[in-house]
Amino acid sequence: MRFAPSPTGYLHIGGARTALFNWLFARHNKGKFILRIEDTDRSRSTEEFIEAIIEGMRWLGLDWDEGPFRQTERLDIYRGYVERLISEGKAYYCYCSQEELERKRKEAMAEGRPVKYDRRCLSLKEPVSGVSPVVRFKMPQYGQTIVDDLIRGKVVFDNEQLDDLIILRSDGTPTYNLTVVVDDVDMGITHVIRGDDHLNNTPKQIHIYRALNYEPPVFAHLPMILGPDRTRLSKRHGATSVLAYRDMGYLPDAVVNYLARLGWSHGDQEIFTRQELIEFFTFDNVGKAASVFNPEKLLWLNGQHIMNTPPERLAELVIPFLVREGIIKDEDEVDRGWLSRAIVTLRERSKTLLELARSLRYYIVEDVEYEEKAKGKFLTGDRADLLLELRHALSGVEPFTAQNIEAVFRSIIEKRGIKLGALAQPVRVAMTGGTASPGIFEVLEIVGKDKALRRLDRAIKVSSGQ
RNA sequence: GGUCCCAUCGUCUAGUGGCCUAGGACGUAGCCCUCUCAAGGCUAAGACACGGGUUCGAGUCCCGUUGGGACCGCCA
Repeated sequence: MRFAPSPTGYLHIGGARTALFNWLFARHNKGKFILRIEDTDRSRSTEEFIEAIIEGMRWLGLDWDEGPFRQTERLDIYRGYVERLISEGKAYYCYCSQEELERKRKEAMAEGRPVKYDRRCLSLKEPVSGVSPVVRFKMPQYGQTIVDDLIRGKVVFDNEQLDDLIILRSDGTPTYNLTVVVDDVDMGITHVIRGDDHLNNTPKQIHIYRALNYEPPVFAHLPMILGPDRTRLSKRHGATSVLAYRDMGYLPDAVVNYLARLGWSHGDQEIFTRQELIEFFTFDNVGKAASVFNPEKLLWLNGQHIMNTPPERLAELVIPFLVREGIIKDEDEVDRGWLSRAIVTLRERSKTLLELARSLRYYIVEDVEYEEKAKGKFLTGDRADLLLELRHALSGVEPFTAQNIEAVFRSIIEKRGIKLGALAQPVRVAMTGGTASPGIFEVLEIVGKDKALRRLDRAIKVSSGQ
């Protein structure tokens, strides 16, 4: 198996899904997974995109066994094959100009005829001087070609439709349809798994395999992933690169899980570990219809994976976000054990690592910022006395644990005959600045006694209007 | 326009001729739990594109229609 992206863009959701299915199939069958960069389009391929694709693969955890190979390092190999095809009469030089070809193409489309090269250069005996030719592959013109696809079954094409495609450009570089065949042969690829936008190319490639005296591999064409408007997924539909999801605080396991479920299923199961995906993945359960990318479901799944991730691990993962958000200055500023305990309270309330980091702010910084609405509602003059009583009671609590803190709260509300909410909400504002947080007793414990008392003092001042 | 592919709730999907009064999940709404927010639990609304066949029986097989998509490059 191989994943063979062209570095003319970042690793986007669609490419990642193709890579994932190749990887899952390879791992499930204990086969080899090869990464190959198809960079023969020199005008559009860049080093930056190559790096980004590799980084994206690494982040997703799609490790490869061989490569990354680059086609631009193999140009001599392709040229050898082209020469062989020409000498065997299976390919020929073509001197037609691009302008003329373009004109004929438009004409054919306008008149509703199939677009096809007219083979005018096929019978040429002498080279045309002053023109550097391309090389065309001679396609059979009668009979049928059957693509036996793992997902679609047998797909039949009439050879009459097949166009003599260009395999070598006038600048001497090979084109995709040749390189893909040569490399897949050369690298011993047994299964070609790719997007179904390649299905129409497949019969042509099959003939190139045959011309080279090789047996074509097994094909599996995956359905496309569409945006919410049911057109092909693009930048307009959100993140362009999978790395954007990393930066938004998504877990690679969640993205992998989501992508796997786009077009594949295992009964009613929604949440999978990587191991489960490898174990369960087969093409029997891959669907044929295109699917729409649903960011809400990905977000939910990310939340589920966060809940299933050990707090110690989350602590490591969230630290870069804490730094990025300016909550801490460097990664050693915060105690990992304490951070893990803080994360336990926030784990089921965070759908992304970014959200988790932002919620951790009020545990870490010295002073919280009050939300205007929350302050107006809960830090009012009539609460000052209540908060003061709590402050004094709390100062004697030792150890400062949620359990002991709760006992203090219970005794105060019982004495005063008030509901817990009447006390908890103002304290919540004092501790977090807002009205939504984990349970107030745990919040106090995590904040710690000294800081909690300081925050209460400040809240009391604000309440009493000082 | 030509060729090819596809078609179950808004979305992802289960379904491989009788287990389907079409199941699950996201999202939406309501209720429960509750110190707030989540998480969790329960409930609700919500789909077999249409028309013909085949069959005792069709979401499932066949044909057509409609709709969507891909490709038709000296891009991959």
